[in-house]
Amino acid sequence: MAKVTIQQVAKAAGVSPSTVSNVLNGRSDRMVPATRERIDKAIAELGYRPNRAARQLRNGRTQTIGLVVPSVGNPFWGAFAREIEVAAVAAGSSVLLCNSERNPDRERRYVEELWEDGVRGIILCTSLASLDYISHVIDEGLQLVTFDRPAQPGDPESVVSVSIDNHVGGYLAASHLLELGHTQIAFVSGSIQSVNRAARYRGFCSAIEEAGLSVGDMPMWTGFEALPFGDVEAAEVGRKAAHDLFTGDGVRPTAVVAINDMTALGFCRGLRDLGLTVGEDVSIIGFDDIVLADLYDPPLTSIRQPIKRMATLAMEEAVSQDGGAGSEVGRSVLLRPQLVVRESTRAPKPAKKRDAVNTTESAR
Amino acid sequence: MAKVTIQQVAKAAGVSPSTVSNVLNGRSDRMVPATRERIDKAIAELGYRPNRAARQLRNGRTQTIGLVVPSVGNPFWGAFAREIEVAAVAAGSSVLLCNSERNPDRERRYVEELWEDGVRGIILCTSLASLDYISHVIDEGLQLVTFDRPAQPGDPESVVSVSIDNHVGGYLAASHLLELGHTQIAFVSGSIQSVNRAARYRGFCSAIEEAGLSVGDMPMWTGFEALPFGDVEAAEVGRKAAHDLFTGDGVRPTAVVAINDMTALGFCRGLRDLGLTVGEDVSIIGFDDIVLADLYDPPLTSIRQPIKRMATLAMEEAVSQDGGAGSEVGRSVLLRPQLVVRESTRAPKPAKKRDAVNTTESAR
DNA sequence: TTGAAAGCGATACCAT
DNA sequence: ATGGTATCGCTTTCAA
Repeated sequence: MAKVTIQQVAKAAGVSPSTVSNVLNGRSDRMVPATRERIDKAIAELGYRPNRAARQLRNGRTQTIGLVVPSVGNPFWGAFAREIEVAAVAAGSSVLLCNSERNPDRERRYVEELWEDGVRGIILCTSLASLDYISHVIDEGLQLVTFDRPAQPGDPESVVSVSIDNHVGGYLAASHLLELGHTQIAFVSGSIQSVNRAARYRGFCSAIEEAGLSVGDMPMWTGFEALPFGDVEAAEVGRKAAHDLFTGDGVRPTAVVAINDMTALGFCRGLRDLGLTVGEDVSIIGFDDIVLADLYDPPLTSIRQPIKRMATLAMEEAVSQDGGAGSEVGRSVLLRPQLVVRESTRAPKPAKKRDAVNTTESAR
Repeated sequence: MAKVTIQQVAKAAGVSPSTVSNVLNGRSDRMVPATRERIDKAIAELGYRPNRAARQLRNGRTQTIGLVVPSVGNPFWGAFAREIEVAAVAAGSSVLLCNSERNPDRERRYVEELWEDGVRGIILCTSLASLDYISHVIDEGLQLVTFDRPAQPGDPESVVSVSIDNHVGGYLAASHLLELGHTQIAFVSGSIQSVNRAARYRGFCSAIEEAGLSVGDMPMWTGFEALPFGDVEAAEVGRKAAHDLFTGDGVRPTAVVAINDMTALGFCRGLRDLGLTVGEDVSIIGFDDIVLADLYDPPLTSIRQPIKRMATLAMEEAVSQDGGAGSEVGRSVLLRPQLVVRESTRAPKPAKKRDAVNTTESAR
């Protein structure tokens, strides 16, 4: 099974390489059917597959797309990466995997390298508000799709974004807790520098204030503000937050909105260290609805992102040639997140009755 | 920043492209230092980066390596993929991501396509005992590294494998439970068709029999034997196993060894559905020691795989040119797994005292 | 020690 | 409607 070239196919079909190339690239409209058939037959018989490197050298670009995520080690990004790859296969392309660890410098280097290596489109999961640091590459023609970062004013025209409406997500989360009767609700995040996180926080605030409460009264925890941190540490962030909030002097929240499920799970772990019971003593809601949310004990209430849908959309845009111009969805797709209620969120318990309640629980 | 070619570098340095190419490929030994310096300077000043496509077209191969995992959506594979990518960056290569979903046919297609697209080495995480289905590609020169699948008799010479010693792992898991005093230990797996899973099971059996017990007496659950299934469903497998084992007629185990952490977590979830308490009523130990194991409630005892180490080794072999011949480790690297004891495993409780024990628990 | 030139495989322009 | 051919950027004999 030595490699077959277009020349051999041409010879076998009794035509020139140019003609074979034409059918390969879908330019067989005004072609004598017989010729086309001979070529198709030759291709099939010889098991011909065009050489990617040669194509790329000639055309300048590949079918490969780049995927830059904070870290596939984080279950959410892992799940997303998987869906992206599935979508890629369907679209006939391959996926080059890159972990930025949320380091802007690495992000930039990845994007530049991918571009120089001939990648057509890149799906970038970034926390950065401005795309200036890679605008030169975008200007040169890179098809950039940002995920989990809605289009921002000032973004280059050609950039497309796919994301959930994080404001709605934050709002849903807070509202759910409010409806359960909580009035001391903490917002926990490692940092809210990123566009999406800030949006979640704003949505959270909207709900709080709409309920007639003051955000200023809520215990908030956004440690490590200054530190850049990867996504695997998300759980650590949550754990630390739990310790800080429940051993410090401030008001103790009866419920918390965590910036994502890993942080929420870490928070649960922290609560446990302190002898507190999730759901029982403190309600928790996360974001993403990773597989583990449903597996956890108690199962975690979360704001679900429609990952598969988002991956499909992102892929479509990444392989599109027209800078999203022909897309039905427009430059910025904002999908609606969904509240998934499980057992980590309940009505706040009447004070001073923990033991009694606990007994009831055990007997369940 | 238009693209710079080797020609321009040559002109700038006042030499021929051949000479530049020579320094690029480390053949500057017997070169007049001055020439070398001029070239280095030109490269730096022009910001020259060799064109991958051209190189590949000429050489036939890329720096890219292929990574074929069951599914990066599974936290274990996600974590592994991340470490692989980190190692790849260090080695100057890129990673093409492929999800096989444990489908042999997809595996084969991926490997063939990667090879045809010029990939040099592939890190393949397969459950298949025989490599026959891709031996033609290996014969053509593919540098194959199998992960989580030790070398098998009959494997082509050039194949290298990196894996933990699963037999030891299974043995450690069972021994731990035995030492705690358990005598009814179930082995739970979706299928033990794969090489590594079978090894874990055999290790498990060794420990059981060494303890003077009979494996035949142990409740075993290996449902879905016939069904091919991906790795995301692992949790479902565990959950179903819990239901089957604790609602069926057979003996109820007091402890279980799950084939991996996801299955273990699913099992925990299933136990919870039935009103049973992990650690308390049933001890559970998993494999892999994913991040979530420590986060879970109760934290899951597990057999840890030294992922980072393994990724580094796998990468080294994947980019090596000599079919592992020059490697210090040899064809098959078998690392030692490590038992990480947490709270999901305890001594079996004396029968008929669940309520009392529970109360104690709540007060902790 | 360095250079000239052929060629890897596919494409697209320009002919016919 | 099809074919000839230069070209993409790099590497590697072979000569000098």
